Amino acid sequence: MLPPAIFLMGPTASGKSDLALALAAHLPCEIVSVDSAMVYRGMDIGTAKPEPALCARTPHHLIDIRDPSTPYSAAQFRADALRVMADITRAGRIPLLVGGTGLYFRALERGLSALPGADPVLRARLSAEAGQQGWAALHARLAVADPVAAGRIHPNDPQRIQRALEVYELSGVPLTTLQSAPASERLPYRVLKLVIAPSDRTLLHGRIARRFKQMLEQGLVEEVRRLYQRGDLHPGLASLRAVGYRQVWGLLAGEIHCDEMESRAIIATRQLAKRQLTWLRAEPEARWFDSEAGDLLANVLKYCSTATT
RNA sequence: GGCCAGGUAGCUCAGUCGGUAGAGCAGGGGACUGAAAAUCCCCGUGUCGGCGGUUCGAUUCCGUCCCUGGCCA
Repeated sequence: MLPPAIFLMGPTASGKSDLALALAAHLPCEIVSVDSAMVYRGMDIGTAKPEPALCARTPHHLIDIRDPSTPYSAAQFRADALRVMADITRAGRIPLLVGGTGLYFRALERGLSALPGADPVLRARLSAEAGQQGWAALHARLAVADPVAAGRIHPNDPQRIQRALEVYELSGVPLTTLQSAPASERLPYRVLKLVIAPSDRTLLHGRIARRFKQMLEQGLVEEVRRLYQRGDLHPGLASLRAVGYRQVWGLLAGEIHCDEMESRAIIATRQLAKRQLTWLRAEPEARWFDSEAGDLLANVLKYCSTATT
């Protein structure tokens, strides 16, 4: 029988972290972060990382494992998560995967195809070519190398055009071919999937606005300024494209004013939450809980105990 | 109180030489395989400020009233 694991999924500002800590106080769990921004060191306030004191009490994994200059990936996450989950299971505890990065959850659960990794030099070359010829030309090139991928990828989607060409150039095989082979092993765990979200989107919007103002009070601008002043970081990095960081960076670079930074960051966070909800709705076999309900913890605990035994 | 400029989508505005209107942003839905807090795709009916008048037909022209901003008293 496969060992258990719990997925706690939800949009940003839905209260996942608090609920995870509460669950960990009642169940023999260790928390594994499923969050593409919390992996970066020095990005604490804007990613709403749990307080260090809380992390000390309840082990948290896959937080602060990268410098913001270094990219992370879904494949790296899957490898890291599997390793950490195995350790937790071996210690007789249950991995509690908590986060809002839909791709990471999916990659973890369903596996990924065997594809070549990212190649920064090749990506730079493709970007330069796109600058010269336009992405339409690269999309046309993809249509020759991998017509199926070109049909699936919109001509306006530079990131995916680049990736498909990258895979083809590195492997000599079309992305479509590699993806049609069986993916890596499915997750060797019995997964209990919990989704928490407010029943009313406007409640979430209110929480998002309030939370961003709190982040500013807690010193978000100073936090980003420390990154800005390092001198080796730039806004094209995955880390600094994160919601909030991107907008504060624009403020520090003198591109926008404070009011505009604030409103744009809040808007970007709402849009992130919307995309996260799209992932969550597509998630099969997930049990949904209203994040606004007063007896949320009790409901979730009850569900966990009946489902685990 | 007088003069001027405005009042069109949730917001900012364009436009209709009279045939009931469309952009950006916001918002909603969706996609998603090593950047994913990323990158994209789709979705635009709204008493065109109110009421009258002219007209086959008015958001558009005319009158009047209301509201907002500016200047003058």
